[in-house]
Amino acid sequence: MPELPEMEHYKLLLLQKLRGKTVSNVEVNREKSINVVPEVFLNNVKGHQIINIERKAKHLLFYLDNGHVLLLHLMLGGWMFYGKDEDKPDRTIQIQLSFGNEHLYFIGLRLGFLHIYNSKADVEKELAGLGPEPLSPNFTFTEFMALIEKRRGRLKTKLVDQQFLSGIGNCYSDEICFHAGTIPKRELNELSSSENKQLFESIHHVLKDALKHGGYMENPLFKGDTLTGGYNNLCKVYDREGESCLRCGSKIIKEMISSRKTFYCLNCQK
DNA sequence: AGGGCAACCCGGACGC
DNA sequence: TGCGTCCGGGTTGCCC
Repeated sequence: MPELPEMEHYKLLLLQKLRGKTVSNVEVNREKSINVVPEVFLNNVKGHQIINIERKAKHLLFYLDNGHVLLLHLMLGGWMFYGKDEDKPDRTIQIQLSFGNEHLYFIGLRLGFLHIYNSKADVEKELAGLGPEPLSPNFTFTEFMALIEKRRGRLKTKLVDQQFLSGIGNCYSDEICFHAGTIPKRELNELSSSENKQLFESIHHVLKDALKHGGYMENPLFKGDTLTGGYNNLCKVYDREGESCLRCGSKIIKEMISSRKTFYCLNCQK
């Protein structure tokens, strides 16, 4: 569920809250969420300072002052809350990192995880298969075309393929296709050069716009956080089956493409 | 190589 | 209120 804009947004807020802070305590309530025995996890995290946080694709990487790196993937339904115990959400907490009297709660980690790696090199090896970052300055139209030319398949399927492009999921793939005016089930290699150009621009536009509005996650990251989730009611097609297209008024269609819910407007998208 | 699909996982929403 | 049922959905791995 959380995709690139959500994770980037989380990263920016968490950097403000956590950079330079020391983890005073660790609680692991769900051992499947970590990749080592709890004792090892605790020994490597407790008492250590968070020196930086980065995002790669839909992952967040928490760099510790002992060289270890925490790798977070929220997968489906995972989210976080940062705050005091009295403001803790009434939800099952899988993992809790404490920073004095404030805590970072990891919630809804069903398939999601917070893994620990011994070094930056180890975690980079783990993430080596990911495709380019769509918002990186290195990701030029030339590189985009090179990607397209060596791949086949449906637009939707490729957009959510993390080895093709990283960070785009089910919601933003639909929003990008709507913005580009292209039907998600079109074959990638049948798009015209102007459609490719538009697609490239739409990827940037939609992701940046979503980030600017705090992504679509509904839960605030901390008490008084009014920024997170601002994009939730700005989605044009995602999860709007049967509702009117905001551009032309036609009904939004839902269709399964590669066993994924896909939403689009037959009138606005060709 | 791409498409299709099952498995993973379990909180919480929903129904009775 | 309380208990049972079922859904969601990114990712991996397997098969065709």
